[in-house]
Amino acid sequence: MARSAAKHPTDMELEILQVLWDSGPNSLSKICETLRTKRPVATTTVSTMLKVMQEKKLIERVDGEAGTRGSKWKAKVSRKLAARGFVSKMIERIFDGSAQQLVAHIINDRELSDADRAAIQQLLDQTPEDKT
Amino acid sequence: MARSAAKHPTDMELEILQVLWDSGPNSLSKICETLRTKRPVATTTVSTMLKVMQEKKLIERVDGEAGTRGSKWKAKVSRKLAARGFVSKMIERIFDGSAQQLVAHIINDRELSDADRAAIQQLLDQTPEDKT
DNA sequence: ACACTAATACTAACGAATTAGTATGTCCGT
DNA sequence: ACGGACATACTAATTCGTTAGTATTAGTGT
Repeated sequence: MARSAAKHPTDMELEILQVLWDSGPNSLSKICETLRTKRPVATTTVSTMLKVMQEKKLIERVDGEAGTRGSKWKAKVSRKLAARGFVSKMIERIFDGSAQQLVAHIINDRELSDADRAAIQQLLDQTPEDKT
Repeated sequence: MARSAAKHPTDMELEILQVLWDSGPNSLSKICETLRTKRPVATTTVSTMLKVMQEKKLIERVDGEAGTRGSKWKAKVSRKLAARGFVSKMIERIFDGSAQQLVAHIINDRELSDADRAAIQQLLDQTPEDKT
């Protein structure tokens, strides 16, 4: 049976998505290689994940010209979209629905470099009036 | 056998923790009642969760004076601590380890009220030089 | 064409999370 | 002291996520 419609990517799925987000469409072996810079994982494991993720429509297969080795795998969900889901859930589940509380937490709890703070400052300035 | 040491609270666990964070120590029935404002759930289910969470040291039991009905359950992990774990994971898994990117996402993607933005601004101002 | 290697399908196993039924114990009011 | 309601223990089923072995297929280089 086909997997249920996407909720949130799981951990392993995120690891793979991150590879694709960072380096664009990638072959199985490349993905494995990248993942292995973090931890050991069997190629078949990754392959299985790719199939599952394909069913969940998180990624899609991109076949090269006829007569080419294997396929590449391409993220179908953007980093932005995934982020949105996660952030929403976190805000809902931990910060009582307040995005501001989440930002406050990050600013207070994390060690932000001056550069980070400056970058955030700039974003705040840039962001114009609310575009309802 | 005792459950393994805490990683991250699961979804259901977070729902329960949120009740405790919001309203302080609570009895089983109160917790159920609160959860049921969101979705239906059997009392025994919640009870089981409480036991599991107790094993995981996410909550603790607080017995009233001798001769009192039931116990209360109290969060042992602070909202702040849980938040820290989640935020770290999210930053790592989605934002390539950059907290700044996460904040940027929130500012760009979420509709923040002017009040929210002002609050963030103030936090930025408050936060003094970095305390290496 | 043939051996080789890489990619993928198929299958299975295992643990964790979630859910809840049934059983038991205990305090409460009468 | 007794019946009932509630809290909890015990148990079990189900599902999902993760992992990987084995088998098969399909280009690759010689």
